[in-house]
Amino acid sequence: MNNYLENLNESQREAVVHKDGPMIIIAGAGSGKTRVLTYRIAHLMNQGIDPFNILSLTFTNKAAREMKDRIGTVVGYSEAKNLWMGTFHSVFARILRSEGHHLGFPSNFTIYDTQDSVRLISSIIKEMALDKEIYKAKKVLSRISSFKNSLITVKAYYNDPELKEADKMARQPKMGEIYHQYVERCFKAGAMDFDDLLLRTNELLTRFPEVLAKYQDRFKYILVDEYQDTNHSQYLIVRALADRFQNICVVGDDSQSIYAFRGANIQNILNFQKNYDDVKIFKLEQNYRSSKNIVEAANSVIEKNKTKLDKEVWTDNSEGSKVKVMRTVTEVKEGRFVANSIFDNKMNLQLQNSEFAVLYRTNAQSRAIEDALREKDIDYVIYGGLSFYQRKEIKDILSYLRLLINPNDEEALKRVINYPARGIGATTLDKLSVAANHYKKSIFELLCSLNKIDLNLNSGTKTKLINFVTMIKHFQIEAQSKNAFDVTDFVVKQTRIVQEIEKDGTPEGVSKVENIQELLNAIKNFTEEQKEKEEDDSLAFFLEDAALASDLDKKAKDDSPKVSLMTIHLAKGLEFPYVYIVGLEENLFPSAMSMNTRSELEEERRLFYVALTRAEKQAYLCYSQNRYRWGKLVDCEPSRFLQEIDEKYLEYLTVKAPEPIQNKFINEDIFGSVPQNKIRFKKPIQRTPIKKSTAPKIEFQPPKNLKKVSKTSATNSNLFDNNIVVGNVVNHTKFGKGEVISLEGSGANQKAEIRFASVGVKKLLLQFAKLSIIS
DNA sequence: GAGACGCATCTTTTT
DNA sequence: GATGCGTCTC
Repeated sequence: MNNYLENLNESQREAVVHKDGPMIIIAGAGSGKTRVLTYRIAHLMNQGIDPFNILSLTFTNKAAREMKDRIGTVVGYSEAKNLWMGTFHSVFARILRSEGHHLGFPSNFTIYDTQDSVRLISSIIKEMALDKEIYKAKKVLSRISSFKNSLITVKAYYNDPELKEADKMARQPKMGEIYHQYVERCFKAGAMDFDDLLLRTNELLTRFPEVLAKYQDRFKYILVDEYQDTNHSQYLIVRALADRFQNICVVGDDSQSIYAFRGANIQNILNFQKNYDDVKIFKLEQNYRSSKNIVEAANSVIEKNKTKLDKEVWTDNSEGSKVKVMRTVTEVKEGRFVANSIFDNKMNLQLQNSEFAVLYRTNAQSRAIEDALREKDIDYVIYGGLSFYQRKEIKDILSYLRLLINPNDEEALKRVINYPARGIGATTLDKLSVAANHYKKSIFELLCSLNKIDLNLNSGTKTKLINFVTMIKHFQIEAQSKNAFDVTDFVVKQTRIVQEIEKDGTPEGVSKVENIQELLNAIKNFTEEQKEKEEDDSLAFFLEDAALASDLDKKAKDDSPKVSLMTIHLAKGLEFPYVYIVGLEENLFPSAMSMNTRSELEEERRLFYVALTRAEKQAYLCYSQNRYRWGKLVDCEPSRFLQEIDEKYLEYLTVKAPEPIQNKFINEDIFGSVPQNKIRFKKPIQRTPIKKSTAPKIEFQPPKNLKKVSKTSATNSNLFDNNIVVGNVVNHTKFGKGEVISLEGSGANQKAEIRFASVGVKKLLLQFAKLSIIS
């Protein structure tokens, strides 16, 4: 048990035994990072460090649980139990429960999920009588989220003329006011959104030095996993907590940074060495996971990125077979290829379903795969998508539970005050909202004093409201003597939600009732497990767990092995012997939304790197020539990432794609000297569907068809032939008119700096910018 | 105030 | 192709 150091290679061992001071472990894909982290923590404990003084931040709760278990096998479970381990969100939610009162938050605060936040913002926009077409709730939320992740409070926003100007330019001058309202309403409801859990922690640590000191003293050793995906807010928390002892160990891989869209800042890992004096650097470069072919194929792709730390991933593993590339005509056939291939591999190699994973860029792609797997009777499990706790029937019940824990939770109240229907409609709710704002009370508080305040309600409505309040209060009383499961069971029965759903007798209704049953089972499991571990089994704690549970945390209903289906984002940190990456097409992967800047494209490339490095024995890359998107059939081109992999690691299962052949044809016979890379990704973003009959794809296209092709890309084909010069006035489909102020690069990489009247100066990659030259 | 129906938007990724 | 929102009628 204590010979764990022998299971490590030299660089791993060094990283495990190095004790004090700031250190960074740069861990290539499959290099045994989790093992190092686990042993490092176990080693600290063996050296006499109290687990209570160790804080370990992971990317998912599942990772934390697994690591805790593994540490338990080395140092004993009763010791490992005392480690502070979890995601940033769950660890600091817990700390905020006990310290939140400093900030005016109750310990039973609600955690708003994205849906709650969007609904609240929608109602604020409505109340402020703003145009919801200009102020789209989701966009507003993501802007507010980025403020919070950068620690821009409402006050800071108002003090920053540049931010205000930017929003004015974007025709959203009321952004600050919405932000202000949103923060205030969350506060009044005793609620924090995901970003608040970090922002408020920062506030707590900054405004209350005695609290900071307490946690600095407690967390003598801090470890942060997946450091490349931390945002600024998280960075500041870690920096503050580690300031006293400076025993900070961060682990990550810049090549696997894939969460910029939610504020992750790759600079955190790139700059770590500058943040502390005397940083020890450890590099884990030997890959134990994948075959040589896979490791080297992945390396050949990630090489194309400019922004990265110096490291070289290599492996001693056998060469393995080449990465297989498959082209199909439709997504249905893509799905069938995957299903058949899994089936064949299972039969020929005697494998289990659990040894396969299908990875995709967007959740919407899962359907075609599911259909094909079902056809073949292959068991599968989907992770992500609409998670269990976001389903309407589940959220409705959780809202009752939330409300009895925290009656000020407005979003929960609005959800259930009239569900199941009890005659309290929009008009009444509006009156209540207005009055609540006026009296600076929550709706529930108002309802409790209905007899004292005249709200101009008729007596029937008043009775209904009083009945509702009585019911919730009844639930609260029950909750005092019952455990989480019994309370929920009681609430479900009393509200008659199941009967309500069964009323219309649809098959969807049946599955909803099953989901509710599953929720009850989950709560039962939770209470029993918590009891076993002698941990908090209250309803409040279950709700927190539910709010912060990631989809990977879900438990399989039965333990029969299943093929895993998930987005690449969710697959980070996982590994499978056989991996199918599907939908490798331009505009899908890389996503059409991420093609405007080099950094976006580099993130897509890292995503592809993550996908490829999940595979141990065999990777399959699939793409289709047609695909339904937005319910319409769209023509697709193979992803550039396919061409970025060094050919020698690939094996084509079909005749190679028509596009490169077509390009070659153009090169040699029409444009003579034009280098190939210039015309490779010629087509503009293809949003309009091509009628099936107009563009049959043939391996060799006669010259007359070429005209047709160039017609479809007429808007920017001229730019591609280098017609654009500095000084041109151009028109962009989104930004409008602008003037070209500089050009750089050539061919596929040619970029132009353009000053737009609407949005100012932008740098655009010409091959993707939807531009036309005006003069 | 309830329920039915039609329309628009959506999809890039998630704690 | 689905979901959610708004509008219409009862």
